[in-house]
Amino acid sequence: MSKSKRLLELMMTVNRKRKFTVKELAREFGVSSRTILRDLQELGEIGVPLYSEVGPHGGYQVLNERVLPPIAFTEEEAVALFFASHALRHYADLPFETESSAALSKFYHYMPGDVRDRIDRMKNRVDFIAPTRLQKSPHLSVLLDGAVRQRVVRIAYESGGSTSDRLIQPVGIFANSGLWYCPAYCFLRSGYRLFRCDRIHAAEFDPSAVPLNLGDVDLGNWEDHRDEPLKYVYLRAELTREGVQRCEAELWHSPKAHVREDGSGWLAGHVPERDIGFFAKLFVGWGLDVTVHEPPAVVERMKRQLDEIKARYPDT
Amino acid sequence: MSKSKRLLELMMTVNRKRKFTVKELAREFGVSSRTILRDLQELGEIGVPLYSEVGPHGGYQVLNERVLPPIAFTEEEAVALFFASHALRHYADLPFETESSAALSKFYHYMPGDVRDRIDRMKNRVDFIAPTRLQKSPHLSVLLDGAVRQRVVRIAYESGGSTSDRLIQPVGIFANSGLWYCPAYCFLRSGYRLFRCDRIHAAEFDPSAVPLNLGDVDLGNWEDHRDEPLKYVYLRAELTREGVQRCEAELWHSPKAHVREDGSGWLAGHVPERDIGFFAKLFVGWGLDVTVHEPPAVVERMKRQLDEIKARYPDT
DNA sequence: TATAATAGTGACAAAGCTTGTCATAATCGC
DNA sequence: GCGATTATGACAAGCTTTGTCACTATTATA
Repeated sequence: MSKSKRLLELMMTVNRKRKFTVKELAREFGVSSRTILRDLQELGEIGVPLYSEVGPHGGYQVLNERVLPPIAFTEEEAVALFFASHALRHYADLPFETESSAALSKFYHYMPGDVRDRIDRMKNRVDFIAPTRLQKSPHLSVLLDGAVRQRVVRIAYESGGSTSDRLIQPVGIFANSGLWYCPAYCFLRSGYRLFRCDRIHAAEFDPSAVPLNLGDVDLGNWEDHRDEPLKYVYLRAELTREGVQRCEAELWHSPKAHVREDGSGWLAGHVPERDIGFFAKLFVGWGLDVTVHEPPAVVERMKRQLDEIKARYPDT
Repeated sequence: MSKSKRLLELMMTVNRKRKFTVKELAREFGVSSRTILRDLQELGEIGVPLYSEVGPHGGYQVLNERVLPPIAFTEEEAVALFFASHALRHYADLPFETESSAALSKFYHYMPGDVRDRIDRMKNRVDFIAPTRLQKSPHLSVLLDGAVRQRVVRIAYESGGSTSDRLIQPVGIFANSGLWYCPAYCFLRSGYRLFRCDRIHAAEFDPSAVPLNLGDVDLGNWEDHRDEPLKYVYLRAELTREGVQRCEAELWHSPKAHVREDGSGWLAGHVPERDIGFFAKLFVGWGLDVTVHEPPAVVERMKRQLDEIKARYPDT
């Protein structure tokens, strides 16, 4: 094997193993230790952040700042990737320690000139917008870390005007229209709850608490684990075309809209009784784009709410 | 310079120039043409898609499927980039021809084992959600291309139930909560308008139309170019804490909310008179989280709308 | 049609680089 | 102290790389 190729493979190998000894690599590549030593020095000169320690249990390490091997991207892929990470700049907080802008500028900088030109021309013409929020969510990394390592986190959570201490075991975190949410098992309520991260004012691991075994609960299925002995009511509503689209945008789970040929549609399905307040408020906002048929409780609430709003604006 | 380093630099150089001759590179690197030929052959074996043509004006080319040079990403950066492109999967349509999943799997595949493990563990625990829409927006590439190259596009646009033919010159495209929008100069209305891409049922370049010179209008500033001789009215409203947050999410431009210490706030600013319908509908949806003081026209509309909704649900 | 520009191949020797071996040092944990 | 480990230097054998030259082939263009 030529030296050039050996260096490339060496690069990948040291990135794969994080820790290794010279002898080990020498055996693996079928060359002498001296050669590997020389190669490693060269890799270091090229930019791979190697670190070594002598003595037993010593050896080489690749530092946290690691170099990924050359990845072949087509131009299209590179552009797509660029704009994907470009979209991240709308987020005030991210669960990653790094600033994504670093990766972005690297990506941009190393691209051949004409791809860069293409990106420049597109930069102000494509965007993925997320509402920029003022709310800060500074505890994302703790929550994510807690979810990944299944730890119990003690949070100070603000709800209904007051702040309470809770122990939670996070399932994960997700961003939706600019806000971060954290579904978690709440030890206070003995059940899964959805927390808004901007209302979490403190978060830290609680080393004394014993985590539950919830390894297979994740963002994709946590809602199935809400073991709620809930009462459900049947919801039925007629939707205009606009109404159908609002369904898609604003109702993430719960009943999906049925669509007719002409774009209009209807909602039908069971919803938790405790959510009727939510639905009433929501449907009032949709105005004439929805007509609620069932349940009467939602209709009642809507009427009451309409009256309350009307009371705000007395006739002159 | 050692051969290994020369090969690396050669890789970057041929990616930068798209077209080049052997002689050219030989001069640049200070080696003989024969050496460059040998090097290029080796690059080809490694995987760089080179293509050559003999004769005058011939030379080497790197094919469209291009290999980007080795980029040094830190682990954190790689992870952030992964999740950024992971988020793209929520979009039914993208303006790029490529499937972003290709780039994603490459990225994933080439990462060292432990980073891959880390990603695996995080995969179901972090997400950037955008509402998945049923609406298809199949003409994104044409619109984007039209924006980049400043061409006039003929579209069939559906609005208010009917479909009309229009000539537009796109400014760009952007995605917001799952829907694609296209601000453009509309030749029919002689002014800038915002189009929803899922309502554009056909789009193609109009070669006969003469584009305007709008090169410096882009997504960042097109709203300033709406040269509307509009009447403005003064809007003033009180917001609860919830109301402030809805402002941030739903009012992208127009007056920004002012926030008090306790989280509540108020809206104050001039808004186009023709938007009072929009605001009335919006504020009705916000219910008790907003109290509109001015203008009377908005309040009037809200009242009327409340009555209309109430009429839907007659007292039994 | 001739010419110049271009890629591509083979051969060869000189120069240069790479490699293994050996010797030696230094550090560290046990 | 011993063994494992990195680290460095020297050196010669062997291998690789490089430049040169000679040649072929293709193609646009003058």
